Amino acid sequence: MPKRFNLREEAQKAFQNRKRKPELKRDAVLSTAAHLFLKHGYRRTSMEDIADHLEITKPALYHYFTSKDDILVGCYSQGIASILTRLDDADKATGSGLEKTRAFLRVWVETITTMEFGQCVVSLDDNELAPAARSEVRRLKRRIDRSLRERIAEGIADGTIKPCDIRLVAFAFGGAVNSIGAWYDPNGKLSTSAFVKAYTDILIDGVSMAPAPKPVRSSRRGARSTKSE
Amino acid sequence: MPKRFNLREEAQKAFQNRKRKPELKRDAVLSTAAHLFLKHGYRRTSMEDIADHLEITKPALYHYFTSKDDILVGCYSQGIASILTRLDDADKATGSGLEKTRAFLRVWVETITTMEFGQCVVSLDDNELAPAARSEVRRLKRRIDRSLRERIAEGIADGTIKPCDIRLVAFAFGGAVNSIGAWYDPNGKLSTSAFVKAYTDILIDGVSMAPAPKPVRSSRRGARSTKSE
Amino acid sequence: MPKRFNLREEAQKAFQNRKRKPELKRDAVLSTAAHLFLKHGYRRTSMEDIADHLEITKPALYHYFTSKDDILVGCYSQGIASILTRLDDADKATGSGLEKTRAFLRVWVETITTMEFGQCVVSLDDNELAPAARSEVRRLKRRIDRSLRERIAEGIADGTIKPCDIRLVAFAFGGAVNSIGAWYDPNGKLSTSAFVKAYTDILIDGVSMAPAPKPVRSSRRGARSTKSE
Amino acid sequence: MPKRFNLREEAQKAFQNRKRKPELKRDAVLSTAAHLFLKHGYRRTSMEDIADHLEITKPALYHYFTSKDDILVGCYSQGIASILTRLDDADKATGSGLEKTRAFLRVWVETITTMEFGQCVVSLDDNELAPAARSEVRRLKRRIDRSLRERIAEGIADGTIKPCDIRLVAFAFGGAVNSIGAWYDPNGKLSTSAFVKAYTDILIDGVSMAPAPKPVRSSRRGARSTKSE
DNA sequence: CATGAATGAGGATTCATTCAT
DNA sequence: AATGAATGAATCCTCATTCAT
Repeated sequence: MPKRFNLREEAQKAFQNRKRKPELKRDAVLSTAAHLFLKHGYRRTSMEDIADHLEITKPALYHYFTSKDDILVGCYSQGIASILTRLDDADKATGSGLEKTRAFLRVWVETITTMEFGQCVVSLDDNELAPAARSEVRRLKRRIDRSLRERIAEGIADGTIKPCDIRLVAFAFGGAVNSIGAWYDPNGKLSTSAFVKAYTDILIDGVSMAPAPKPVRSSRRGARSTKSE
Repeated sequence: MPKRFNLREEAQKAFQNRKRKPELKRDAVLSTAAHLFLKHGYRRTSMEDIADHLEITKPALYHYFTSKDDILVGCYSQGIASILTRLDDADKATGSGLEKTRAFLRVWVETITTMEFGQCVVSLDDNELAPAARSEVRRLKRRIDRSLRERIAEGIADGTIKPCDIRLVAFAFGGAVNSIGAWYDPNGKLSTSAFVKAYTDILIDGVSMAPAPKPVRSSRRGARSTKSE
Repeated sequence: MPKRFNLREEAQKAFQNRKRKPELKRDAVLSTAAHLFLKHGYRRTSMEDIADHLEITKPALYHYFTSKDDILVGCYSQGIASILTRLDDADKATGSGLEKTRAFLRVWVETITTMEFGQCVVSLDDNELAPAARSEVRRLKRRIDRSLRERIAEGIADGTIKPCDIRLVAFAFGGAVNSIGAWYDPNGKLSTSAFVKAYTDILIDGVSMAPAPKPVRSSRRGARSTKSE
Repeated sequence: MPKRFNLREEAQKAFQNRKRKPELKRDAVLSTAAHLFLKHGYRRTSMEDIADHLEITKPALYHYFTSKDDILVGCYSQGIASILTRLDDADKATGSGLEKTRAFLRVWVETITTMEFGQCVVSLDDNELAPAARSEVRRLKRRIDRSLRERIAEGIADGTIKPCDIRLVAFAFGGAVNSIGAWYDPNGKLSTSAFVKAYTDILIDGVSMAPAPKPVRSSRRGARSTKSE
């Protein structure tokens, strides 16, 4: 098991001593749930599964969360918060829009390959959630997307990124990044850092050997051409 | 509702006459199911939902499919068959490995933006399936992936594609393409064909204005660095 | 497969020629059903199973029988008729009550080991049937039981059978005979006729080497001591 | 209703208090189920029937048993355990093989006429069970059969039982005993103990007044002549 | 007659959630 | 605070039986 999972190993311990802070137990529930949700899917993970893994009882979960949806929202929040925090750090490195975008992707990919909460954000289907919870999650998600688009726009403005449909690019990057959870094995031969770089560069630079014949000239107002979400 | 969905409107008609080509009814079930699966997810779509949409009763579905899994497998098969068929056509256009890869992506993106069955292949989680059905589906899916990798390899060999970790590229492309279903709106301003071209070119050529500073130099034996599946 | 089953093989043929007599088809249904009922139980045999084995369609069965219950009653009737017929023959052999009883058992055991319909009578649970059908079947069954009891009574009267509770003896014999279907293998080493004799003698003569120390002295009015059925 | 069933009347009480020995409730489920299984058959008894009789809801049953099969296996186990326990006691009475066999039958008959669980063992069709549960049950059943055969063999060896095909005798006895559940009425005129003695003696000593003309001389290797199970 | 299609009435099982203690 | 017990609402699937053609 990769070491990024040992949060979960600690999770059980949090419940073994009743004196521990409730905050810790909340986290324990969250990281256990995140792990199971990723492994088996939200629907197929029952409250009982989560409770069993923590060696507590089902109703105990309801002390910390009001519902299963609430737990999922918790996972999303944690993941998005992590990404956003790291992103702030990355931004201090001033540079061209292209370099900022590259840095953004790197942080994003890194978070996902490193943290289960990060993966939750990209792998879990928020359609599972009740409407209220769903829009809360989407609001959070949009912050990442907006952040990415701003950097791309900056790159286009300063001439380091080709003129292109920002939304399409953001979606393409998002899709490629989000898929990582489905196949990436942190114990593979490629080191995490090498993987992060390679994957980022593929997206930013493409695979074509020659410079692209012509710059992409799609409508600049592509925004309307895709769903609002 | 987008016009590409009006197949489904026809679906109900297929059941209005008791005597009617069973093949037609089977297809009607399949396209209705595909639509609902995509909209609400496989688990959250009940057999009753499907039956209600077709204005038939639940057990009637079991005339055409042995189980819910069987219906999902049917959707996958249809989608994969479509993609593979179109891919064959695209291949006749001989060209460099790069151009073949580009053509491949175009066909792939096009299928997904055009057919709900195509979207099923990329959006539906085959983890929902029983083991037997799951491996059947994975076998089919692998054919697409293999096909893509062969073209990339060809491009690397003929020097039109940068030396790179083929698996990573295939995954990045796959992820970006698969995500389309989640946000693409066929009624958006951008025409389908414009979208297909733009999206494909982003992936192939990247967004960086300058030629990449250095070619991607990841380990050439990257295969082991990612999960086998 | 034992040869006593080849009636069933013929069953399918009966339906291959539409010109054949409907009576033959009825029989074909009956013997196929008997076979399946014995093999899997009445409840677990579906009308579809029967139809499939005969290579006809389900509704066709309803041409010959009004319901599944009706088929089961048919099986019972055939079996009971066979037993009763053979019993009449056996009775012509005049003899003591003991010998008549022994002959009766022999015929009974023989019928059961030889005919699937015979086995139906003893192995199938008439509780499965709707009330009307059930009492019809029970009426038929009682005729066998009555026949056996008469012979035992005759033996007691003529001093060849110990004074005993006739009902208990009849039930003991019935139980032992009825169980045959559950374990007897017509292809076993013991020939059918040897088996019939051995089994009958065990019941009639017991297994004790010495003559029983004292005659059985149960209440002579034991009849009332057991359920009426 | 016969008084041997009033365990069941107590069954409902077991569920009247939320806090109560779970063992008690498990037993309540089991005895209620046993009763219904015997009365209507396994298949025709629904989980809802059982729940209704206990005045609880269907899913509550799943607290105590994982499945309907599990309940049936529970009934079998209880019955077989009872028989085996009583058998051990009976065996302490040393004696000839014949007397041991007689004692065995007495205990067996007694258990069946006294306990519904005993009847389950003999009356319920284990073909209803899933393969795993079925072989578990059969393993248990075989222990009783083996026990009986050992005693018969002992009797043959010490000359108190006629040389005979042990398997046939065991089957005949088993069949006769198993049938008891189908017709015995514990409230009949005959007392249980009188019934037990009378029934046992019929089987052991036969009904023939005269000593049997010739000892049964079936093939001594009759084992092969019947199915293995 | 025969048949493919359709259905109504269950039945086992799962699970998020809430009580009673 | 924590738990064992209980529940209601689904959900998939089966099957005897009946139509429409």
